[in-house]
Amino acid sequence: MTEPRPTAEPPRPTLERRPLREQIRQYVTEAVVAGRWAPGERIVERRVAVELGVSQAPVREALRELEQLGLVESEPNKGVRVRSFSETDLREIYPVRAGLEETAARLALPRIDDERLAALDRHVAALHAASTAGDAAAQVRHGVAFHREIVAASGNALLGSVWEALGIEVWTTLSIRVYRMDLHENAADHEPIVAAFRRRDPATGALLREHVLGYGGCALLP
Amino acid sequence: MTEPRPTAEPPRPTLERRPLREQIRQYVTEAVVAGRWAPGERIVERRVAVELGVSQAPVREALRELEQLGLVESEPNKGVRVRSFSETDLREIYPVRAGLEETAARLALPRIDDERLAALDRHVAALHAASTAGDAAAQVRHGVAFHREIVAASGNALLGSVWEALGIEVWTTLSIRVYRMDLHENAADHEPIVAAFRRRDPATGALLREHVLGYGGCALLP
DNA sequence: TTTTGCGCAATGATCGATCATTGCGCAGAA
DNA sequence: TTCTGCGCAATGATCGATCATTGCGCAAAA
Repeated sequence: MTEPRPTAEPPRPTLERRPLREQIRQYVTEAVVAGRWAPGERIVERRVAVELGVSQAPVREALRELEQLGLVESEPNKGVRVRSFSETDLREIYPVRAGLEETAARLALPRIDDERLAALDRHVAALHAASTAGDAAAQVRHGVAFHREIVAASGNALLGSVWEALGIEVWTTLSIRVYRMDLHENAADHEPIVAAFRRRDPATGALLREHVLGYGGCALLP
Repeated sequence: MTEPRPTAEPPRPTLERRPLREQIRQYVTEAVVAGRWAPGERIVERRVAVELGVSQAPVREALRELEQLGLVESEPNKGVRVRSFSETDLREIYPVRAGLEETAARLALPRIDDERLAALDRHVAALHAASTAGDAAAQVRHGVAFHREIVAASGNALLGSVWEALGIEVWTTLSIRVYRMDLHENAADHEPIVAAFRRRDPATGALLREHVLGYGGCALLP
């Protein structure tokens, strides 16, 4: 929500100046999402600390952030464990996303400009390309970018941070792996939304809501 | 979102077993909301730690939680400071709330039961009483409880946690203090919503959305 | 056999100390 | 005078150690 344009990173020489905590968070996330750490499994702070050659403190902070994300759960004095994701858990996210994005669309509708619309077009094109290439990860990435663009277009920073806090990418990836959820990111579904924005259709919000709800509705295979 | 009924706390002997971090968070929150710590003011971890006779670690954790809440902001290696709340910041919350609660109403509509409806009635009554008594704090509290009840009725735990993460009570209190925002919690505004739920009106969601947006629209006094 | 405590090991919570970065003032160069 | 860079003080980030709680096994009592 901070960068004015989602064009490209400023090409600074990447001096690896991220806080430890962030790297640890990424490490744990990867382990959980990839399924290397099973649901229900204890995550012992010190063990992870030793594994990574750091101390307990940053691991703790990383785990707390992941708890906010819902990827792990913890009880006081009893530690953190990998959440076991029920199908219900994975489904619950879609109505919330849908509501947030409907709000985003409503706010964006009167203020979206050509530049932003062009960005949406680019995301759709990238999605199409990834789909043709059969690159599932890229499809997820560009699909999320499309929706993120709309949220950014709302101009409401709080909405942006709440939406980001949902951790869409993580959950989508997880859904695909755990429940073999269908890959629902296809370019064609997104085009009507851009068109609706272009013509300033008051129903754009509802359209986007249904679009997102569709992700949750038909995508789980038993 | 956890307790099955919002009736009363189980009367255990309160052995003060809350984590330090939580108490610290409450302390800092109170200081910021009451305005004892001015916007933009640095919050030095060690200073707070000394003030409270604890060490730096739990203060740090508490501050991170407050950062999530948006009450303070931080930059890496530069520490935490009290956020300066612009009127825009305070307004941004309402569309987000409105969208979330509209979603909650939609989800709750087919599954809300008499018990829950009765609870809503009780909240409205309590709001009325507080209003009559001129107890502003109680009005805020019961008003929030009303909306929380609806969110809980949605049965979507994620929605509940996202809504809670907005920290409505804190922001409402802050708005009133900083911008002398009107106290908008009056019982009459809430009754039509309960009635809409009772008759299972499909427009309940939209009604609730407009109700919440009304909070943000007319409430700021220059 | 079942129940009730005790005691230990594991580990989360907290602490005090150290490392590393940032901001700033001042001396010297331009 | 204005600009540069050094050095120090403040403080966030991280560490290693200690305190306190939890879970569990085992032995003694019922």
